[in-house]
Amino acid sequence: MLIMKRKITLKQIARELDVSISTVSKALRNSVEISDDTKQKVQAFAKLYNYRPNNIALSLKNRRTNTIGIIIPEIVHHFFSKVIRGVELVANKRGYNVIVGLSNESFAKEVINMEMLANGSIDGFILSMSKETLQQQDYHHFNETMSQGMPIVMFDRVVSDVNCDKVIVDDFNGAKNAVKKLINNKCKSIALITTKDYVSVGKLRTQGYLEALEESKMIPQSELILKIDDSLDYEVHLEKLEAEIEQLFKSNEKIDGVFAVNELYALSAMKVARKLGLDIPNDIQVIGFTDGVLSKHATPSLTTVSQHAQQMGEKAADLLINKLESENDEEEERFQTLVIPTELIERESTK
Amino acid sequence: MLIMKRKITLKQIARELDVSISTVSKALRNSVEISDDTKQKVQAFAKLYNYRPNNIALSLKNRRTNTIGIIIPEIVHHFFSKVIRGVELVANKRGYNVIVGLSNESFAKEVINMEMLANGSIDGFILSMSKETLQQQDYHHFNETMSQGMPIVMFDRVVSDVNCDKVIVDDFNGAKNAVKKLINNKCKSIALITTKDYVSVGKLRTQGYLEALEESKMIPQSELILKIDDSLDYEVHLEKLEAEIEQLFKSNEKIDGVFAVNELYALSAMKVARKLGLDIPNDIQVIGFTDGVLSKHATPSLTTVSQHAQQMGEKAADLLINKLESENDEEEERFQTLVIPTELIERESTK
DNA sequence: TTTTAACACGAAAACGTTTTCGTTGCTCTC
DNA sequence: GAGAGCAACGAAAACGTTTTCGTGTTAAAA
Repeated sequence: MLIMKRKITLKQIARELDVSISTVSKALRNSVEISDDTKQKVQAFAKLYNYRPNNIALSLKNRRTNTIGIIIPEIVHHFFSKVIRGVELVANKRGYNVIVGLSNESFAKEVINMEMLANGSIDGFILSMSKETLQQQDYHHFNETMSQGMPIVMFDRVVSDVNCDKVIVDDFNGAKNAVKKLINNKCKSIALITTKDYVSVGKLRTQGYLEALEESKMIPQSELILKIDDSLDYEVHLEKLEAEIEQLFKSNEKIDGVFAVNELYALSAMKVARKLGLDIPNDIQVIGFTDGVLSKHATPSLTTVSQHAQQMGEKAADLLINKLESENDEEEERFQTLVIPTELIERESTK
Repeated sequence: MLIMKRKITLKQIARELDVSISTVSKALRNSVEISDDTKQKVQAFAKLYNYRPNNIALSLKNRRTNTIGIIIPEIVHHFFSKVIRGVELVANKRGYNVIVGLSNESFAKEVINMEMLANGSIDGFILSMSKETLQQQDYHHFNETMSQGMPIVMFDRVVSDVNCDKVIVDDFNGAKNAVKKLINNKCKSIALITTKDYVSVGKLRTQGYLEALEESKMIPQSELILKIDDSLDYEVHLEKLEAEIEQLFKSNEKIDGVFAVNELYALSAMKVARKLGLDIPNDIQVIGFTDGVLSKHATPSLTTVSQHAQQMGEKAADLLINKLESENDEEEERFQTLVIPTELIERESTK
């Protein structure tokens, strides 16, 4: 059985060494006010008992916790977990901790989570909005939090109605370049598999698709655009997804290229294509979005648009911490939007 | 430009209403000591200014933060992120926050992270050890933390040298049942693709493999066992991995079954098999470990051993919080090990 | 009228720090 | 030998709570 020794405090050291608390505190911080003798004595004692200042007490005194809160819709997700990794990396490097809240795509949980953390637990937020929040367009919790002096950095799923720092992917150009790649590869009939429009990123990617077609004087055809209702969890409705795609392929046999706004749609498209006896990439070429583990390990491996999720997390964390540590108020008032360029990662699903 | 209204405190309410701080505090908690008049006045004012008690001050006073720390080797990982989800779920339900630290498989970072959090920031740990820690077998940071009265719950990667609560997967029986499944499916020559032995879970799964063979009077053959050195990041050494598997297959053409201790090994095995012209599952059947996104969406989809990661996280969180909130010291001293049963999820890679 | 009890509230300590501002003794200077 | 100056330390406030223990006022009981 181990001996229980509770964490030692300044007060206990002071009592033990028969000096005041102030003296101990100063001695440990190597203050010139304290004689070398006393310093040595105190520091030796502190080391012996492995003294560490209590973070909570420090937070209360300094009115800053050196902790940042990150709120995301889902953590079992390649993109979001990579963002967290980026945040944690620079947060740790700069002396901050990271506290995680999951909204699970629910507006109510997002609000609860933020209120729980905003009462002193953290110094600022990094967050990506839930789908429900995007649909309801209710942003009062963001504005209230900010009006109490707590900075917010939003990433990926952002909205222009909220005035704060943002880190976003260049969804429009990412999509556009992907589709242009298909066009350059001689695709004549390119399908789009996307989400309903309320998800901001889905909308932008759709626009990129359209723009690419237009620039190449190709006429967008509505029957080539499949809009999936992703309010239902597509992980469990795989068959439904595949059925819709199969329908798309069957009623448009000339399709020789597919751009999908996420990995799963792209993989499903490949699966359906194979089922219909189409060869990838010879009969049909496929490009997805998000460089996740699926794209890499699929057969054939999937050409995709990488979002540099980790870099997004890093930038967001730097933005937030810079704001937290900026002296001048001017800096604190100016909001910026960082756009992370995408990168087309070519693999086997395209020529 | 939004108006900045800093968070209001008891002191400010007291001053504004010309009563004492104690009165305000009691009024808000509906104490019988306070007259109905005063209560109403105070509560109305507090509501108007959206008063919320400061968490840090509460933590300092109560000497508990209602926050639990979770330290894992990696977050961009299906298993670990699912565990986090489980932890967050019950933590939130029971009024706790979750603060995440990443060791990145490094001993040093694990220690740093724990020391950073152990100084008052959290009430207890949930963690899975880094590979480096497992290799070095240096567990002093765990024991020191616990000797200071901070409980630890370990999951998945545990070690008997540390005496604490644990939540583990039944790796042995999971592996054994998987291999028995292959045997029942008429496999005569079953290969094992595993890791080096210092990773506890890899070792147990290997033992399960051996046990299953023995029970069926089959003789383990060392040339059918491939031990991968996963100290190098296999995500970037895919070709090396595949080359080793190809070598295994080529020098043992009779192999008609493969059990791999993780998803990636299993997928690589399938890829190599296809390359060699083998049909899955007719020529060769494959079973993996960990029910990740790869298993589900691979073609053919992979039969695999599910670890119920989210459930592990939930159990770990309940275990920890129960300990934190237990009154009697007896409960606090008894350590238990929860074994989560595995489940064989049958898909297309087996008959 | 005096004692008691109930009522409504305030003062202060405590949690563990840091920091400002004294307050002692000294030694040195003239 | 008186004042100045310095070295070394301590008291106390502050961060924002909760809670214990007074304390004063008023109404009821003796």
